[in-house]
Order: sequence, then C-alpha cells, then structure tokens
Amino acid sequence: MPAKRTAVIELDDGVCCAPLLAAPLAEDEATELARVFAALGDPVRLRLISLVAAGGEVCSCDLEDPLGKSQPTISHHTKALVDAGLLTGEKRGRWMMWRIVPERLAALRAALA
Amino acid sequence: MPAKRTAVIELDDGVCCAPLLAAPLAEDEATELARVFAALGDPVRLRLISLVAAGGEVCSCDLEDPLGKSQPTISHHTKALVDAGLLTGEKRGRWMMWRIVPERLAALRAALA
DNA sequence: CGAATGCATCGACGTTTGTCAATAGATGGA
DNA sequence: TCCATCTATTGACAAACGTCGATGCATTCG
Repeated sequence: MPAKRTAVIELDDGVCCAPLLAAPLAEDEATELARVFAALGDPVRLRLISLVAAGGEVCSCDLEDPLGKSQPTISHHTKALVDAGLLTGEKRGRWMMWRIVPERLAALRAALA
Repeated sequence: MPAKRTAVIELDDGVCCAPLLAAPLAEDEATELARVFAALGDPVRLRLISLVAAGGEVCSCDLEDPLGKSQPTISHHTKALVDAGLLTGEKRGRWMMWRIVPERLAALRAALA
C-alpha cells in the first residue's frame, strides 16, 4: 500500500465549529466543540454511526443485534448523537429511521484543520 | 462570506484510524478511535490544544493562567492528550515543553471522511 | 550544600456517563 | 377493539471523569 495520496475536499465555511488550531478558542466555542467530540468518544456510538452510514437509512431495531446492546441503550445513544447534530431521525410507521448528517462531519473535519 | 472553497489535502494511509463511514467498524477499531475523540471531548483540553498550537511550543506553567485550572489539573490533561497521541512533551531544563502532533489530527480528519 | 521552581503522582470528592430492567406511549394489524 | 411491535422515558447502579490540596521528585540557582 503506497503511503501517500491526495484528494480534493470541500470546505464549508461557518457551518459549525471554530477551527482548533487557528487561534486560542474561547470558552464557549470550546464547550460547543467538545460536546460534539464527546458524542464521538464512545465505541458503541462510533459503530452505530458506521452502521447507519453503511445502510444509508437504518431503524433502531436493526441496531440492537449488531451492537449487542439493549433497546434503551440504543435509544440513549441515538439521542446523544442527535443532540450533537450528527444524526437525524424520521419516524416512519412504527419504525424510527436514522441517517447521518454529513455536513456535520465535514464541519468537524474543518475544525480539525 | 462565500460559502465554498476547495483544498488539496494529504491522506496518510494507515497512520491511525479506520475510516468511520466506509464500512462498519470492528469493536477494537471503534475503541481505539473513541479514545482519541474522547480526549477531545473536554473544553479545557480543546483550549489547551489551541493554546499550544498558537504558541508552537508552550510549557505547562504558561497554561495554568489562561486555562484557569490548577497545576495538577493541567498535568492531568496534558497526560490525557499525550496518551491519545495528540500532544508531545519534551523536558527542557525544568520546563516541560509541549507541541501538538499534526499528523494525528490529520489522521482524525481522514477517519471522519 | 540548601532553597526555590516546575512538574508528576496520590488521595479524595462530587459529577457525569453507560448500562439495563421496568414501564409507558404510539402505531399498525387481526 | 384488542393485541403485538417499536421506541422513548424513568429509575437505579457501578464505573469513569474532572477537579483540587498535599506531597514527592528533579532541576536550577545562590
């Protein structure tokens, strides 16, 4: 595996978060950004995100088995990700369909630059 | 503010973390990645990073006042960031000089793509 | 050498977090 | 209407976390 490639990315200015390395963060900027990172700081939530991303649209019931967690725990994690702006839910019939919010992830990438 | 620009970035393959959206994360991949995000999930550590980035090289003693935290707390946070691979320390005289690890941040950006 | 300085470690504390069983609410099917 | 299914909420509990005072360890300067 050759170690280096290049890619062209899109930088969406002002979507979410103050850039981490440009200048000292104010306290409220840091608090806001930390809330998003904290939402990603759990292995179950990371795997949940990757499952939703792989499926495009996934309901809660299809997450319990792959994640090996109880139904209330799944609900707890989806709520945490929604609060962080990383996940969106739409109720369809009796199922809750989840999708990721790619703009939010792009904003995070921008904040790390 | 024109909303879109483009940039060319370097993708360092295999530096750190499995990509979040490409395929379902394995449990240990998720655990490793979550440890890094969790290290960023605290406002004090985010401001610490931005201060070190702004100064290029900063000693612990110059972090206490801007962060408004006690010396043991600063030490606790620098240790957490070093464990996550985001910070490097070098002892110079009686001062501990901190620098950020930009490759690690780049790897995190790549993991979010 | 002794005093002073910068940092790490330890112990303790209150708070937050991840987890599940139990329960309640909502929706669709028989 | 009644029952089955899917999700959210509540309450409880153990573990992890952020914080600080006290202490110990190096290192530098008189």
